[in-house]
Amino acid sequence: MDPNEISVCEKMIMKVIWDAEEDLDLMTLTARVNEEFGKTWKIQTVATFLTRLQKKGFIDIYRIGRYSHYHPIVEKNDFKMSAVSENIKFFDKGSVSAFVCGLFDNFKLSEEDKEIIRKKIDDLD
Amino acid sequence: MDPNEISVCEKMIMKVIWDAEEDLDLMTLTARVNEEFGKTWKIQTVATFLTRLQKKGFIDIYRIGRYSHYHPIVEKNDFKMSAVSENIKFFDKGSVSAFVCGLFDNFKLSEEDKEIIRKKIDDLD
DNA sequence: ACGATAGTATTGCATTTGTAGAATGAACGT
DNA sequence: ACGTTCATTCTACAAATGCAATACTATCGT
Repeated sequence: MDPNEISVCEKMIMKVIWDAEEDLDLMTLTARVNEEFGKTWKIQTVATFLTRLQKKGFIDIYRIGRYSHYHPIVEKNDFKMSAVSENIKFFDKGSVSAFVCGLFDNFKLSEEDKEIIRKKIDDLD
Repeated sequence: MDPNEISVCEKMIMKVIWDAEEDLDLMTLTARVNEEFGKTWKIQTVATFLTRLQKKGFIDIYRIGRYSHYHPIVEKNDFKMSAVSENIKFFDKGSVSAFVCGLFDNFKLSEEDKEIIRKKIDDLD
């Protein structure tokens, strides 16, 4: 599953679908996307993206009564890991530690963050 | 500088430009892109991408004798950080530690990697 | 059962992207 | 100085993307 198969707009739709507690209907979904990404998309615009996402195999569309619902097929974490792993390859020749250290040079970590990460490393395996 | 302004192909070109020791000419650049990304692009194809990258402000094109050379304006690290920071927002609500811990759950770290990262955290500030 | 209504899917269109042939322009040999 | 050659830019075109009006379909009230 190649993260490049999905377009910028489609990705925003996916985010809302992934982060929802349950499968949403079109109206709710449109409202949330517009809210979260500061868009003013019409319902039909979002419907177009949803149809395309279905064609690309990212979501399933099913109907309950008069409403359609949109269910993710691709898992958020799988998608994330494909995307990040591509970034690590692209920016740091595939070295996770180089990538992570690079982050630390650019994003200020709080003491709390540091502790969380230290602990995480110790607890691995 | 929005990492979404650049297309997939254009990004490959940028990688080769960024990773080169010096500004390359078109032929060399084409060869390296095709090599690194397993493409079979014609020289004119790459030239199109370069023109677009120039229009978008990612590179500068200058001439020495009969050859054009392509120089990055956007820095690799700036671009990387914009991209990664977008990912962190998108996938982990902006929490660097959550993002990093997520990586550790999915990519196996060698003992060496762990040590490098531990040291890095201790040396911050 | 039937028309009105509400919600979804289809079609349409401008722009961007992916790809390269044709046209242009500059340097080398003579 | 001049034509030839070779690198670059321009033009072209199909496919994908961003956006929405229109068409379609299913439910609700009567």
